[in-house]
Amino acid sequence: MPWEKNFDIDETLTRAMQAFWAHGYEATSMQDLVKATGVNRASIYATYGDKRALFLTALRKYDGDVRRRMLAELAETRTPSEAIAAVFDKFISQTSVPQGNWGCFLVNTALELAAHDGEIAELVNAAHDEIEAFFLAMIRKGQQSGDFDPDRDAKPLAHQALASLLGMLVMIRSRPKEEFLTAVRDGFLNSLT
Amino acid sequence: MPWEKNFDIDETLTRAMQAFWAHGYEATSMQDLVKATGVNRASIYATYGDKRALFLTALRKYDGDVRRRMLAELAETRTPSEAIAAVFDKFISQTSVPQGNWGCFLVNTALELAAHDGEIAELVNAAHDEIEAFFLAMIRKGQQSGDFDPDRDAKPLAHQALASLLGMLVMIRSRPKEEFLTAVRDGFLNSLT
DNA sequence: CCCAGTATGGAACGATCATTCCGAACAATT
DNA sequence: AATTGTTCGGAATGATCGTTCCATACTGGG
Repeated sequence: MPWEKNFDIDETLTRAMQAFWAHGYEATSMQDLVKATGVNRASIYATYGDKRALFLTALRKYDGDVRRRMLAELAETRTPSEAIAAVFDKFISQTSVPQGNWGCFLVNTALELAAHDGEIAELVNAAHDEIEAFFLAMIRKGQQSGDFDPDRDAKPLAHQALASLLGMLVMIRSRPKEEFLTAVRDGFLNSLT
Repeated sequence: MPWEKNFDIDETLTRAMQAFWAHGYEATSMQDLVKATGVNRASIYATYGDKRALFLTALRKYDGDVRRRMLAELAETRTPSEAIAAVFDKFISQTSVPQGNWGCFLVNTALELAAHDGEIAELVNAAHDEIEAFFLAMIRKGQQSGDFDPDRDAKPLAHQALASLLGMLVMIRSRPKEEFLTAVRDGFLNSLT
């Protein structure tokens, strides 16, 4: 009957996501979100619910739009070695962008909230499982094609791949220097051959 | 001239440290700290300064008492292989203690604050450098003694050791299951031989 | 053109935040 | 026993927190 929202629901969610991504849940106030999105308080509440609901929606959007899309894309268009390197590089390339060096939203959230919030822990763990499954698939593919040493057990290598990625994402937030980050990436890739 | 504080300054700092360690900076209120330490607000301010100063003091205490002590102890009393494994195990063994599974205070802080606080980033980075130096020393020692493959370049291995540890510490906060954590530890140790 | 009905902007809510202030409690020195 | 200097408990501060309410602005259907 009357009138649509005069802001873009998805674009606003993206901006809220970026605010949470950069500063975390506790350090991002509703006032910050109003400023970051340009949308009024009441409209945010009416559209997304309370702060925690908005955060969860933003986290799910990241999981779906950023993480899932990245893996799907890389699984198709690259060789195994390139695909694995590209996962690391997606985050390393953030480093050169002054306003976008926030690491991984899921990892930031894992440390801030997962220990005390079961629902968030589930989401984070499911994402980590899929990332590890991606690494496992790529490692096996590379072993079959002869790019990687086929005598190694792929499963523990996939575990290590995930741990190396998560470790690099910790470093990104405290010391976003390319040399440190690429060293982690190359260190793991070399261990595959 | 008259009268000493009737609470133990260091023990109180320990309790504040544990509160920050478990819940992070933003999620720990001064009220929480009063409850956790049993010391009055005014006394906390008079003794340690404001919240940020208390946090920094607690973080420095962790760095000195927990991290530094652990590395010094392990460097003396173990073989290289055992020493490296023991660093991982120190954190893995937290998992079975219901009230102590907080991961590493420095890593938790790295993700919450280091990206927006240079002073904290410096402290975190210095600690990471010393951990990596420990791994490097242990790897070289093990290569000389024949425990590890001496043909590998020790430096990137030390990088990977640190990344693996940090990655495991991310997992500890979202999925503190021993099987996942030991897999990371063993995965790295196997890559040394 | 008017009414129905939702979105908007901004004020207002109570709760909690970090921080400060103040009088009472206290031990050591005179 | 009186004085001194510090600590302690708790109330009080102003700011900010998340959340809600309400009058106003506005558009689509009658």
